[in-house]
Parts: sequence; structure tokens; C-alpha cells
Amino acid sequence: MGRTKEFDEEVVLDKAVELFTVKGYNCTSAQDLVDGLGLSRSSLYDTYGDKRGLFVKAINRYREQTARQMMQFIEESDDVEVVIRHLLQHVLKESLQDKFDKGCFMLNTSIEMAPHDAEIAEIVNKSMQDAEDALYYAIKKGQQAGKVPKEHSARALARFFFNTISGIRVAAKSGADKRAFDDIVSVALSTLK
Amino acid sequence: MGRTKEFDEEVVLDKAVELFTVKGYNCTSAQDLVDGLGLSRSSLYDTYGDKRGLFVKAINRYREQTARQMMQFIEESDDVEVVIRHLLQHVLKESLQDKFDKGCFMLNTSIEMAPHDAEIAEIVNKSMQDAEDALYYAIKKGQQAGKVPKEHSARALARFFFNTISGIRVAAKSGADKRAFDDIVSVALSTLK
DNA sequence: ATGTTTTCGGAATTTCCATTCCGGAAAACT
DNA sequence: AGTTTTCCGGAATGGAAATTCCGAAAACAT
Repeated sequence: MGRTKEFDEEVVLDKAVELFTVKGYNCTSAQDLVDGLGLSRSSLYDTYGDKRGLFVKAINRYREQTARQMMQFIEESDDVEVVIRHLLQHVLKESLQDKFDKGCFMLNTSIEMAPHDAEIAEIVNKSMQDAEDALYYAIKKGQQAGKVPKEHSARALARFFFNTISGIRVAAKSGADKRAFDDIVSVALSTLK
Repeated sequence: MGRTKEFDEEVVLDKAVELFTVKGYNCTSAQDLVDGLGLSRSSLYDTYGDKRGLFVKAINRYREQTARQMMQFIEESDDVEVVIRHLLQHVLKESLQDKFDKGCFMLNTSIEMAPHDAEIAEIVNKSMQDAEDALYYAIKKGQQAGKVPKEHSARALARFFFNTISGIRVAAKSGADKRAFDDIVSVALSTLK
């Protein structure tokens, strides 16, 4: 046995998510990664193959984390409106605290990379579909319990709320303000009445 | 007087908008531009300074065009709901016909460039604000005419619809399907009832 | 026609960035 | 202590992309 790795791969991946989210794939140079991840160039290439390999691992990690987080929101309450309100407020809080306007890694990637990288596109699409499905099941349950009007189908509402969140995350990238976010959330939630 | 230009600057800018929208700034190489714009490398640099200069001119042109288009929608009818329905359907049609999933130039740019290019960020922000303001005036007029409920302020509704459009344009980038778009539009429009 | 100015196409240059390579040190284990 | 494995820093390497340069061609003027 030789020397053990001095870095925790998961910690490194979290930092990579952060770096790639702020500057995107193309504008994050190998040097940025060496500086930001706290490991040497050679360790980076030994461990992840190349820049794109690191990126793929980072986005897969992000996907797992956000999927888990989503499940937590869904399981938090039986009242769908509460769930969705909390979810939107969570997105909103993230967006407001986002000092560097880094936005959402998945959404940024779907704009920057997905159109010309099939493997990454698949990850992004699956992740977005998972999120929509999670919303769908929560809303469906709410409708069956009579807590959500059936004027719109559960699928339609799920798509709508997912779309609303996408919009908010775009706005976060150019630093929209709290009042604007609050308005959007308030109008969006009124569709559940 | 010397030799006359063999290209029409406006036509070139429209093509540049197309190219940059499909691949983004970073992935559109100078060679892509030479091939796609139909002018020589030297003419390109003589006319626009450099790649970024061309990009800035292209996005300003796009901004003018979309602002004009928005005004046409607003002036088309006195019935706000009709205006917004047509606007959403227009965005939806564009998105569905978008064979290369190029999406919206302004939104793509706000994700890829705005965070690290202040001048471009300003153009993007102004353009988005213009669009929201146009929606605001249309809705305000509708509320004054008693055609739109005042449960939400005109500003809130304008922000909400602008946000909905952003979401749709993100989805267009990964080729969402018609049923999903129809659902989103349908739920969004129900907020005007 | 001839001169002048500007464009054009493409070759040449330069700059930047991802990736590889190297030598030495540090850790883990025998 | 010795061996092995992995680490680190940084100096090359290689390639791709942006930009500049140059000779020829076109448009217009005198």
C-alpha cells in the first residue's frame, strides 16, 4: 500500500460543483480548478481523467443531492400546498443568498452544455424529469385527498410549477430582487386555490 | 472611395444571432463565424473589431427586434388575455419549431455571459426589464378596463408571466414536447380568471 | 487608363488552455 | 530502515482558437 489520498473526493466534487456553477464549463480553466479544489494538477488528472470527466462526476453528484433534497420536501408534509410553498421559498432563499449569481448548476448546464453533449444532456433531462415527477406525485396525492382542485391535471400543475422554478433560477442568474420573486411565487401559488 | 462591402451588415448580424444562439459565445469559433456569416476573416475583424464586438452588436440587434415584436403583440388587441395568450402561443410555437434547440439568445446569454461581463449583463437586464414593463402596461390597462381581476397587482402578474416565458425558453433548450408546453400555458393563463 | 482606397481570401502568428511529464517528498506498510 | 504508492509543484507539450498580416482584386475618381 502506498500513500493515501489527502483529499476527500466528495468534498472535492462539492467544490467542483460550486466552481462550475459560478463560471460554467468553458470559463472554468484547469488552473481555476487546481486553485479552487485544493489538489494538484496531476492528482486532478489522475483521479478524474480530464476536465470533462470531473464535470460529469460533479453534475451526477449534484443530481443525487438535489433529488434527495426534493424527496425531503415532498415527505415533509401531507399538505401539498405547504410542500410547494416551502419548496418555492427554498428556491427563492437560495436565489437571494446567491452572492455570485451562480444560479442552478443543472439549469446552467442545460443551457451551456446539453445542446452539444449528448451524455450530459441525458443527465440533465433525467434530473429535470425526476423533479417534475416528484412534484407530480405530491400533487396527485393532494388531489386524491381533496386538497387541490382538479381543474388542472396533476401533471399539468407539476409541469407548471417546475417551469416556474426554472424561471426563478434564470432570474437568479442576473440578480433579481426579493419583491419580484415574492410576486412570482404568490401568483404561482394562487393556481392551487 | 474604395471597393464596396460585399455583404449587408444587417443580414450578417441576423446570421450572427443565429450562430451565437445555437452554440453560445464560447463554442462558436471564429472559423464557425467565417463559414456561417459568408464573409472573410479579415472583413469580420475590420468591421466588428473582434469576436466580442460582433457579439455585442448581434445582441443589441436581437434586443431591438424582440422589443419591437413585443410592442406588436401589445398593440394587437385591447383584450389583455388575448394579448398574453397570443404571446405565450408565439413563444411556444417558436420553441416547438426550434429544430436545433437553440432557445432564446437573450436568455442563453444571461446564463453564459452576463455573470462575468458587465456590459453584456446590462444589455440583457435592460432587455428583460423592457419585456416585463411591456407586459405591465398591457395588464394595467386591462385591470383599468375591468378585464383582469385585481387580486394580484399588474406588476406581480407581469413578473409572473415574464417568469413563465423564461421557464418555457429554458425547456425549449432541451426539447420539451408540445403537451408539456400546453399544460404550462394553460395553468399560467388561469391566473387571469 | 491610372491611382487610390477598401475589401477579400487565406496564410502566418500569437495567445491561451488542457493535458502530460518529471523530480522530489510524504505517507503507509513490511 | 526500505519499499511502494501516491502525493505535490511546476515545467514542458500539444493543439486549438483568436487575431493579425499580406498580396490580389474590386470599386470608384480623376
